[in-house]
Amino acid sequence: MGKKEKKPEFEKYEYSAAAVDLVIFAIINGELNALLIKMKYKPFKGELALPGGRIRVYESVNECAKREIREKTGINNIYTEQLYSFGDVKRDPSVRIISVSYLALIDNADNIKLKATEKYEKIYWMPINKVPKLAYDHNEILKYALSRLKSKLIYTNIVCNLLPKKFGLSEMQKVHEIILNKKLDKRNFRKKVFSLNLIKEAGREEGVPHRPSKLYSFKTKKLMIVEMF
Amino acid sequence: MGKKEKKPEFEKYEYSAAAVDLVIFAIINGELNALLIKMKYKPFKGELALPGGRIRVYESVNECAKREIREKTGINNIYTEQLYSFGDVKRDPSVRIISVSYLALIDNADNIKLKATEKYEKIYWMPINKVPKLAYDHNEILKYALSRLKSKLIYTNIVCNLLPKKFGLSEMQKVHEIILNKKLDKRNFRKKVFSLNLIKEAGREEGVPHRPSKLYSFKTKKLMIVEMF
DNA sequence: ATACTATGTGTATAGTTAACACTAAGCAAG
DNA sequence: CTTGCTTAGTGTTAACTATACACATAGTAT
Repeated sequence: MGKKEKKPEFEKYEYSAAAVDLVIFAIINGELNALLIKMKYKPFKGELALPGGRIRVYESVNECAKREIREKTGINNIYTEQLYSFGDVKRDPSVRIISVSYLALIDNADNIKLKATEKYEKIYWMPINKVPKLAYDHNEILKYALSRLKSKLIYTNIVCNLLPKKFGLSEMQKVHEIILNKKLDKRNFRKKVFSLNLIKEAGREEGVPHRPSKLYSFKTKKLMIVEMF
Repeated sequence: MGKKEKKPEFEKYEYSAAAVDLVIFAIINGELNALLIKMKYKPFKGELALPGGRIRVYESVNECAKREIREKTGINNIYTEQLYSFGDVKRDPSVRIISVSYLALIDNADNIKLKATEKYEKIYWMPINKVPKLAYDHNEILKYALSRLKSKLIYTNIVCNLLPKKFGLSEMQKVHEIILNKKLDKRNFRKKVFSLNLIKEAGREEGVPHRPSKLYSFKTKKLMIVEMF
């Protein structure tokens, strides 16, 4: 990390004036949550913000996003998608930084140990409709991420990245309802999902005090353009 | 611009290690054209590339895109939209540069005087299906811009930025056909356009050797989400 | 007056979306 | 073992949207 592995002719770019900021979403207790950190130092000490960090000279922007996710969550291979680059001059009051924002999705937040890195005081999940004013322009980034997630939910199979390997159809429908923030018709939902031919049967639910649901899994998690709704 | 208005404590970021690259489209002679420059110096001397340039510390990323457009075309207020940030470590072989790419649309390419800045040998329009191998990762950026344009043509009123103030419906349909690269049905096209209620009548065509078309203009050029096709 | 060229217009069919209510399976409690 | 509780699972109809398709019209040029 940022030691001094090598400093070629562009030494002054050791840390380029660019960073990534991450909007990491997960469904927890029937709510959409975002991962937030509490800042320890300097201009926004004590305030909440999105996790993120400077881009290093020897890593691509995408690699940086993945490294940051790995450092905070220990996870290596989750869905990651670049969103937008925020570049106002004074978005960071101390230094001119351009931030490339990323959306990431986690399907099993319960099994993840969050690690506050040295720079942060704390790191935790927060339901998105309880998120307060954040540092920098991070509320704007979060809003952008949410709108991207909503639209991709409608025209792609991205929901597969928010569901466990095996899931019931009601569970899947609930994820849609949580994110789109509206009720969907059960029969129409099922008809649509089946017609898309994206999932296959994967056993039955067990140990629930009611009729157990059939379980399904996605044939592939590759992102595909499909009209969901 | 770019003189030396002020250099605060972050002087070493005078030029941050980020740049913008522009994909500027216009319809010319019934074809979709992109604006390209011929490089004069250094690593890609003589090759074609997208116009662009470094982001300065005292301008936002969006402002930089607009400044670059103004410098090349003299135009101030055209449709501009950020696309994606390209951040591979070696995308520029000489220095680590992160490029924020932009899409821009021009509706009257004929009235524009292109200005090669000092850094470029030449600047000119080229039909997009005649574009050769470009410098850097610029073919990838161009491809990305084209796919963005295509999808926005389908679900927004973005076409208004490629048409003159007054236009006939056949003219509008032709723009769609050029970009989507397929024939559309004339009657269905007109029905759809009228049902969206985006345009108003604006006189009649004159001096053509056939039945003159009614002219229309957009009620607003503000980007709107509308299912076009 | 005739030929030429691009404009402008309506209908019928297929496909898609949206609305809607009851039965089934398993567990728990009496 | 019967009853109650909870969530799963299932079809049909009506409204709307998308598609396919052909001929008359208005102006210019010869």
